[in-house]
Amino acid sequence: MQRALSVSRMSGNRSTFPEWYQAVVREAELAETSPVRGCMIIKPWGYGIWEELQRDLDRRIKETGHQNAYFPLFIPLSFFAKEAAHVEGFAKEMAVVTHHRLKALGGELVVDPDAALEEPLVVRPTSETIIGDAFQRWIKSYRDLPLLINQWANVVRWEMRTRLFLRTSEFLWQEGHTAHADVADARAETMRMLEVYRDFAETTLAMPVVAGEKPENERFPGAVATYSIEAMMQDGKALQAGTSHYLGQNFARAQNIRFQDAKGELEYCHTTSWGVSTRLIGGVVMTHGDDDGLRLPPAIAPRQVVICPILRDKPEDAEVLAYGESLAKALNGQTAFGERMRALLDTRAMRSADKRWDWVRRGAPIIVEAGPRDAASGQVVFLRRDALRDGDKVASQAMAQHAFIAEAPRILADIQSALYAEAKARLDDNIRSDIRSFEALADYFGAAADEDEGAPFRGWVRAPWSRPTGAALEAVDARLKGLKLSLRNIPLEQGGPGGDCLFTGAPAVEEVLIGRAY
RNA sequence: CGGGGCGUAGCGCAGUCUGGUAGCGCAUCUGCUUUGGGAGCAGAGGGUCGCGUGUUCGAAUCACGCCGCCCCGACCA
Repeated sequence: MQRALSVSRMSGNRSTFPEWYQAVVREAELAETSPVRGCMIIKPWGYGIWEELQRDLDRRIKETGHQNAYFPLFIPLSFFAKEAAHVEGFAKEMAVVTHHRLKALGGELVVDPDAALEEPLVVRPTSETIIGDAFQRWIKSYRDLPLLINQWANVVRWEMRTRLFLRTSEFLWQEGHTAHADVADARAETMRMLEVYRDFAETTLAMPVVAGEKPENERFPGAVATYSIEAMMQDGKALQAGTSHYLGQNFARAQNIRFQDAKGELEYCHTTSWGVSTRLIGGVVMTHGDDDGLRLPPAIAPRQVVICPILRDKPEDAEVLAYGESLAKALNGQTAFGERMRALLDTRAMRSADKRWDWVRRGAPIIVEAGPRDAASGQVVFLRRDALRDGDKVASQAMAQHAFIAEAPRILADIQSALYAEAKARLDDNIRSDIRSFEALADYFGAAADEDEGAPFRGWVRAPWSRPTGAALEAVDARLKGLKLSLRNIPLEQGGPGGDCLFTGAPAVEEVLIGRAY
C-alpha cells in the first residue's frame, strides 16, 4: 500500500500546489504556525536545515572579507524619518513598541498608560538605519574603508498575508551592510555578493537561479540599484531568493556617513546592503519536494545518511545495533562537501518501515536499512531519496559495507548534482523567449488559460524591452498586474538584441524576465 | 483591508440543510500474532464540535457578533 502525503502536487488541480507545500512543511516537520499571528515555530529538523545553510553561507561571507556583528532589535522611530523613500517603503509594515510596562487592572494585565516611551521604538524590519548610525561614528577616514559588516538576526515586518517560510511576520536572515569610498568599489561589492548568493543557491541549495537587476519599480526602498536571484518553483512561479543593493549615497547623506579622503576633503560614503532569509527553506521545498515529501540537497541535510536498524525483539537485535553503530561511526569519519559527514543511527522504538518513511518525508538523502542478514554478511542496503521509486517499488540498492563507507561521499555528491540537474532542466525548459507581443503574452498567461483544466505548465517569459522608466514603467507594471505578472529581473547574462520592446514597441535595449511570483 | 471558501481528536474528513447529548480512516497506547520492506487481529485512550451571546425543554446543527486558517486581490524577502 502506498501512503504518501495527503496531498499530491501532481494532481490536476492547480490549487493544490499551496496545499501540497503546506503538507510537506508539516509532514517533514520543518515548522508550524504559532499562537502569534503570522509567526512560525521552526522545528528541530527545519532549524537544522537553517543551521547548515547558515554555516555554509557564513563561511562565504567571511571569505569575502566581512565580519559579523550584532545591532539592536529596537530602532528609534526617528532613525527612519531620515531617508524618505526608505520610510515610505517600510512605514506600513512596522511593529512599534510604545510602552515599557504593564499593570494589573481589575485582575487583568493591561498596558500601563503612564509608561509611554518618549520616543517609540520600531522592531527592526531591516537595519540600514541603526547600522548607518554606527557607521557614521565608526568612519572617519578613507583608511576606515571599506567597512564590511554582516549581521545574522531576526526581523519583523507586519505582513498582511503570511505563509510558512515564504512570508512570515518574523523571519531569520542575514543582512550585510558595507560602506565604501567610491561608486566603483560599492558597485563591485554589490555584484560580488550577488554572485556569492548565486553560487550558494546553485551549489549548496542545488537551486538554479537567474541573477539580474530589478527594474526601477521593484527596487529596495532607498536603493539606487537592486539586484536579485530568482528561482523557479515547481508551479512555475518565481521566488526572489536573495537581493543585493547599491544604496548610492542616499543613506550616507541621510545619516551623515562621511570620511576624509587622501586630500583631506569630506566625502559621503557609498553603501550597500544584501540579504537572504529563511525563505530559502521554502524555496528548497518548492524546488526539490515530491509526492513523498521533502528531498534535501545533501549539502544542507542535517543528517545525510540515516541508518534504520530492523529490530525484531530478538537476540540478534544487539548485533544489528552494533552493526549500525559501527557503520554510523565509520561514516561520520568520512568527509563530504568539505566537512565531516553527518550520519545518524535512528534507535527510536518504532517499526523500521515507519522509520524509513519518516525519513523519506523529511528528505534524508540516503536511508540505510540494516537488518540481521546485513550485519552477518557485512552488506549495506540503502535508498537514495532523489530516486526513491522504481515504478511502484522502492528502489533499494546493496553494497558491501567497506565499499559503501568509501563511496558514500561520492553518492551524496551525486545526489546533490542530480537534484540540481533536475531543477536546472525545469528552469531552462520553461523560460520562453519566443513571445514577441503583449497579446501573445496575455494569451500565454491570460485568464482564459487559467480556466483551462489541463493548462500546460507556465514558467517565465524572457522578452525584449526598452527599459521604460517613471510613469511609462508604471503603466507597464499595471498591464502586467492584470495578468498577475511582474517583471522579475533583467538577467545579467543577456542574449541577442532581440527586436522591439514588448510593451512600448520602441527598439529594445535588453531582455527582461516576466513571470508570476511569490 | 476587500471578494470567496473553511474551522468537528495529532492528520484527513463525515455529521449541519431537516436541533435529540459525536463518528469514520490514518496516527497514538495495550495485548497477541507477524517480521527485509508504509503488517494482521482484538481492545483502549484522546474532542469545552474555533470563541461568545442569543433562541430552545434540548444547539456541532438555528440567529447574531467576534477570532483564526486557506485561496484570490492590494503589499512584500
